[in-house]
Amino acid sequence: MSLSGAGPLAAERPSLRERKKLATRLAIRRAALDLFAERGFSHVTVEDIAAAADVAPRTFFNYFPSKEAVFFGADPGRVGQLWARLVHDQPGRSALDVLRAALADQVRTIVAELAELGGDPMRWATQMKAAQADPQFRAAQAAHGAQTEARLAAALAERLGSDAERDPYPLMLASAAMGVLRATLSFWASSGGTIPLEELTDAAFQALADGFPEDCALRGSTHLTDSTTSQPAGFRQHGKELTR
Amino acid sequence: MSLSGAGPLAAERPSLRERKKLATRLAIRRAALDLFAERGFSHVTVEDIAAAADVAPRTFFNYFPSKEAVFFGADPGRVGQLWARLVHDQPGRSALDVLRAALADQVRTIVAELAELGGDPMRWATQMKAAQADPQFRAAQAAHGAQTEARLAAALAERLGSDAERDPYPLMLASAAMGVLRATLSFWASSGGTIPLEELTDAAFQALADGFPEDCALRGSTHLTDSTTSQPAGFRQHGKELTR
DNA sequence: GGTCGAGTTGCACTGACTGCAATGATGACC
DNA sequence: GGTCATCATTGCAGTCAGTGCAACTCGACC
Repeated sequence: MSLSGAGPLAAERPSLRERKKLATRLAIRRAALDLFAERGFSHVTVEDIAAAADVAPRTFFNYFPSKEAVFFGADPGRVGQLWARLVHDQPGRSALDVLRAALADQVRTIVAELAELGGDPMRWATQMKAAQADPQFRAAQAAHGAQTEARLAAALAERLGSDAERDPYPLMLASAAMGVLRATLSFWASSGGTIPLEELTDAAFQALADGFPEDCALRGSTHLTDSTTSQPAGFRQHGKELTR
Repeated sequence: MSLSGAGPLAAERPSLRERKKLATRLAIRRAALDLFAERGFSHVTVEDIAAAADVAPRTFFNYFPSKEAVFFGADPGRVGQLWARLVHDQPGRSALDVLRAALADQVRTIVAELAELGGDPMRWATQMKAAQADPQFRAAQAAHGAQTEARLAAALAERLGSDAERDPYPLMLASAAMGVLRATLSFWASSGGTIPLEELTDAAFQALADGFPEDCALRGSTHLTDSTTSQPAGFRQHGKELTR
């Protein structure tokens, strides 16, 4: 462990303690996701995760406040980033437009993160498909979504310069958008990841912006589901080239 | 309690066992809601509820699968009813229209039910306001919403004659609608019930149908919040006459 | 090398929830 | 009215999530 001339970059590098913390956090998360993939969310106990990550069960809760959090609460900093973006980005455009763009980016980030964490895309796809069937998991997902929702609403209210107590619009918009987003991910997951996520997300938000006409892009989705790639499509844009 | 000649309607009347079960169920629910109103959702244990309802803790779980269920799972039969309605009502109209009407009715029913269960409207209003602040409660609410969402989606798929595996539209619509509905109730609750629920619901679904334009009825909501009635407005339509 | 403090762990506890087996009330049949 | 099957209630023992507390360990810093 003893290491290395400090050099000019020493200040940049986090202390050993910090690095260890990061490592532990990652180990727990990795172990947890592996186990979830193997057995399904509700058939994994915190004790199992702790054991797999070589920490005490008690330590688990030093890093994540709940079993669900280890799945959803990847990076606490990202929320603030999203918030700032929703408030200040593209001052000219409508709240819905900005929300749409920001959430689409979020989706990309999340998928990319999972991809680099787990290695095998196909595995994630099948795992998520299984996860969607688990009521416990769905509940946790919904709960997490609700939390995000509130934050989005606050950000939108700020952007629009309206009082969240008096103006229901920000909350409505945030809720509807999160609903659509959740549905998108859910559908994508239960398809086993065989649908291009980008297109699906885009079509979904377009439908939202258009008031869900029955002839929207989502409907004639044969072109979405027809593409019979063996490679999970949501991951395509993240692999460096991927053809394979 | 002993009452009344059986008469020709005796066959209609459920057996003693059934009646007792119903009574127990109601007692538990009533006790639970009372306690929730008093102390807040997360400061009430199942044991407390059982004690207040004069049953064994174990019995509680014979009636409700979870602490949350006692709040949300009022009547299991209503779901089927909603389902049928979504599939078959108004064959000409769009899915969104039917969903809108059906959910608006649901809201009315729920509020009416609470009103007749609890007695004092104002109390419910303040309780709900408090409940919205409780993260545990929000989570439970979200989870319950997600379950309903899936059912709505299935019903809509049936109505539209599309396969829920291939067509994301029903799920998207259901999720968005539930999101909007949840936001509506949330906003109404956190206003302490001082806003006309009917109007708010209507404006919300109108916004959904219009793609959330920034100048929709929700925005100029001064007329919604301005009404300074001392009577919680959401309950107005249920009082037998209540002016108007 | 020694001290300080952050991070880890064990322990004991609460609270939700489940399966099982005993008990008690209800309803049906004679 | 008596008997028996049925079904709800209950207690008990156990699992698992999550928390507070008090030792302990080990990296940071002088």
